Amino acid sequence: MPEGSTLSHEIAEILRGEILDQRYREGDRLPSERATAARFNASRGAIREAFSQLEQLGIIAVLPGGARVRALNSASISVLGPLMARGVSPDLVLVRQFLQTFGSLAAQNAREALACADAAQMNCITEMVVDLDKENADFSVAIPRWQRLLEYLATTADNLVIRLITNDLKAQFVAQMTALAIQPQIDKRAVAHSLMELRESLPDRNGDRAAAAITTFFDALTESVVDACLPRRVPSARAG
Amino acid sequence: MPEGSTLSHEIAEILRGEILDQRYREGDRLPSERATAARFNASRGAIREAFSQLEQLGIIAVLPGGARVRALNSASISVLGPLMARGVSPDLVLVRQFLQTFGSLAAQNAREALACADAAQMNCITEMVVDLDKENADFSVAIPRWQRLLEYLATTADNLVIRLITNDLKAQFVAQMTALAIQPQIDKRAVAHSLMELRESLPDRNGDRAAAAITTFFDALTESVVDACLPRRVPSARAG
DNA sequence: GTAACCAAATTGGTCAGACCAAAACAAGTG
DNA sequence: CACTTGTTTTGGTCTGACCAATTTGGTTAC
Repeated sequence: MPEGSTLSHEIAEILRGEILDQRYREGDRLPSERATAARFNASRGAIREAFSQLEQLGIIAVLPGGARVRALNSASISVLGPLMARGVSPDLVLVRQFLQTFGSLAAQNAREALACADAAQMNCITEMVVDLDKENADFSVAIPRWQRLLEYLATTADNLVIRLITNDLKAQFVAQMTALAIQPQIDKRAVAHSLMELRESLPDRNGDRAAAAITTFFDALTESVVDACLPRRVPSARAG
Repeated sequence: MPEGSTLSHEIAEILRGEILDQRYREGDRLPSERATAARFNASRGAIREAFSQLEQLGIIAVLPGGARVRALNSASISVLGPLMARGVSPDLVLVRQFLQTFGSLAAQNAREALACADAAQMNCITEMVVDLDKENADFSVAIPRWQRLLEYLATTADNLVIRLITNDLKAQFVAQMTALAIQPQIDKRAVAHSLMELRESLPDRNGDRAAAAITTFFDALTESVVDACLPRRVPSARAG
C-alpha cells in the first residue's frame, strides 16, 4: 500500500524507525507535537496524524502531557515487518519465529478444514495433495502449489481469526522475503514425508495428523529459509 | 486504553461499528470528511484522525477521491473484539475460532519452550505442571494457574511473533469474556489427560507431545466456553 | 449511440493560527 | 523535606484556507 505516499505517513515511518531502533527508552516522552512539527517543517496536523498511526501500531501512547513510547511487547503485529528490516539482513531469529508461527496457524487451518470440509472440498484437497506429491519439483515450482493448497485449506476452514492474523503476517513477511530473492534448498525428503502423512490423513479425516504433517513441512521450510538467509553469500549455490 | 476518551476515538468507534455492521458494502465510498464532520458537529481534523484510525484498522482505505471500505478479510486483528461484540451475545463461531487459534499458538509456545528452555526453566515448568496436576480444582482456581503456566511457556519460548499476536488476541477477547462472567464447566477428564501428557512430555523434552497436550486442553476449554455462552441465560446472577 | 475528451465540482492532504483543559513543572511556603 | 500554588507545556479541538488529484458530468467527435 502507499505506505510513504503522504507526508504524515513518511513522518510516521521515520519516527517508527527511530522508536524501533530503541532511540527512546520505554516510558520516555517523545518530543512534543509542536517540536516534531518544527523538526519536520510540517504542520501540527500532519504530526498528529503520524502520531495517531504510531498509536495504532501500539508503539506509543499519546495522552495529555505527552506521547510516551510503549514496550515492544505491547505493539501490534504490524511492527514485525519494519522490525525485521531493521538491519542490513533480516533478523534470523525473527524469520524463524515468523515461519514457525505461520506454520502453526496453517496446521490449525488444516485441522479445521478436515473437520468441516464437504465432499467436494475433500476431493479438491486430495487432488491438490496428490498433485503435489506426484511432481516433487524444485522450490520455485513447488512453493506456489503449496501456497495454493494452504490457501484452499484456509478457505475451507474459514477461520476468520487465523485469516486476519495471516493477512498481517504475510503483509509483513513476504515484502521482506521477496526483497531478498532467496533460493532456499528445501529438504525434499522431509517434504515428501509430510506429503505422505498429509495424504494418508485425508481418507479418515485425521485432522491432528494433517496438522502434524503441515508442521513438519514448515519445520523443513524454516530451516531451509534460515539457511538461505545466512550471511555467507556465495554465488555457487549448490546443495548436495 | 481510553478507547473512547477523545472525540476522534468516539467517532472512530461509531464509524467502525457502522462499517462492521455492513451498512456500507465493500468498495463503497464513505461520506466525505467534510460531510462526516458536519454530521458529528466536529472539525475536519477530528474526522481525519478518526479516519486514520479506521485506516490502520484495515477496514477502510482513504485516498484522494474518497475513503473506501475494504474487505473484512483485509482488516487487522483489532476488529475481532468489536466484531465479536456486535450482537447481544458474542458470536459463538468467532469465540470458537478464537480459542482454537489461541490454543494453536500456545501449543507452538510449548513446543519451542521445551526446545530452548534451560535447566532452571525446565524445573519451573515441571513444577507448575505437577502443581496443576496435583490439585485438580474447579474452573475459577485452575484457570489462573493455567494462565501462569502458559505465560511462563510463552516467556521461555520468547517468540516475539506469537507474543504480539496473543497480545492483540487477548486484548480483543478477554474484554468480551470477562464482560459475560461465564462459568464454564470444563471437562475434567480431558484436562487431566492433557496434564498427564504434558507431564510425560517434559522429561525427554518431547515438544510435539507437549503441543498436542496443550491442544487437547484448549479443545476442552473451547467446548466448555462455547457451551457456557449458549443462549440459555439465567437471570439469577450468583457468583459463587 | 458510443467513445473519447475536457472543464467544473468534489475530495483528501496540508498548512496556519487560535482556544481550552489537563498534565507537568517550578517556585514558593510550611 | 514535604506540600501547595501558579506558570508553562502539552495534547485535543476548532476555523478557515489553499493545493493537487480524482470524480463527475457535459460536450464533442467518431
